[in-house]
Amino acid sequence: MKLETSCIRAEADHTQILRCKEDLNAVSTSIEAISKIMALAGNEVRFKILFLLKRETELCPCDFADILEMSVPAISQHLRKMKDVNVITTRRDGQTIFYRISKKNEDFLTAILSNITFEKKIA
Amino acid sequence: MKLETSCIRAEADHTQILRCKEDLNAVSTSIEAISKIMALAGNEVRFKILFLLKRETELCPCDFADILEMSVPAISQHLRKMKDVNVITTRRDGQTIFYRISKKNEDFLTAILSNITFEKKIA
DNA sequence: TTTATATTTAAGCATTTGCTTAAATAATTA
DNA sequence: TAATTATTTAAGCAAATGCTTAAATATAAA
Repeated sequence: MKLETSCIRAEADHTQILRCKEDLNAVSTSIEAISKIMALAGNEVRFKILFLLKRETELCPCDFADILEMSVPAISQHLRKMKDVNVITTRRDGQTIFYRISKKNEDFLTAILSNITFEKKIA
Repeated sequence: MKLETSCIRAEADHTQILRCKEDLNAVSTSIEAISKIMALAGNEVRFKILFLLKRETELCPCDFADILEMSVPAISQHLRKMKDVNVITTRRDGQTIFYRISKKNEDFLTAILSNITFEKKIA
């Protein structure tokens, strides 16, 4: 079994390359899942939604629209993406649908959100 | 000063909406910075690169190309994006350029990468 | 100084993303 | 029941993303 290589440098460590490939293989499912959550949180609007949900526990689409000054459909589509992968869950109360962070991802998201720092007020 | 509202429901808590807007305002710089890093890590290829850098300390573009079985230019462009915002740094050794996770973001990325779990080997 | 190697850069292009507007659902109220 | 309100869905479109190929840079070796 020959190893396909891109560079021919003498220092290339073929053992290391193979080990890395094996390592990646052993975590592929986990990497895929986490990077999917990261991609969702990597959008600033969605990150703000998660930040707000963490602070307020639950909010509805039109709350987000008011707070973020965006259209309701735009918000709804962001919420849908996060709901589709169970990052957030819903609860209906009459016509209002409340969103909250799902238990499943709470710890992971809390760890990330805890890196948010408040700015000092200037004058 | 009148508050622009999307929904007219009686339960809408205008105090909460205003507080949320103020809260967001107080963390806007931080949110912007973190969600930018998240967006970078949200790409599966880049997330794998970060995972590999964490394990191997430093690697060069052609290592990544071999490990991830991708073209060198494709890898190079991913590395550039992360270098542009100082998520990773470089060191030259002859013709080879070694990349590593920057000190500045090491803790944050380690926290995220620590959520990666290894899969059980089946049979 | 020519040649080879490692990397980056740039142009081109298909795919994805995130909004807008308009229409469809669903629950409440008159 | 009809009208109102909250939300979702869908179509359309501009902008961003991530690859490919080809060319440009930079260092090292012949």
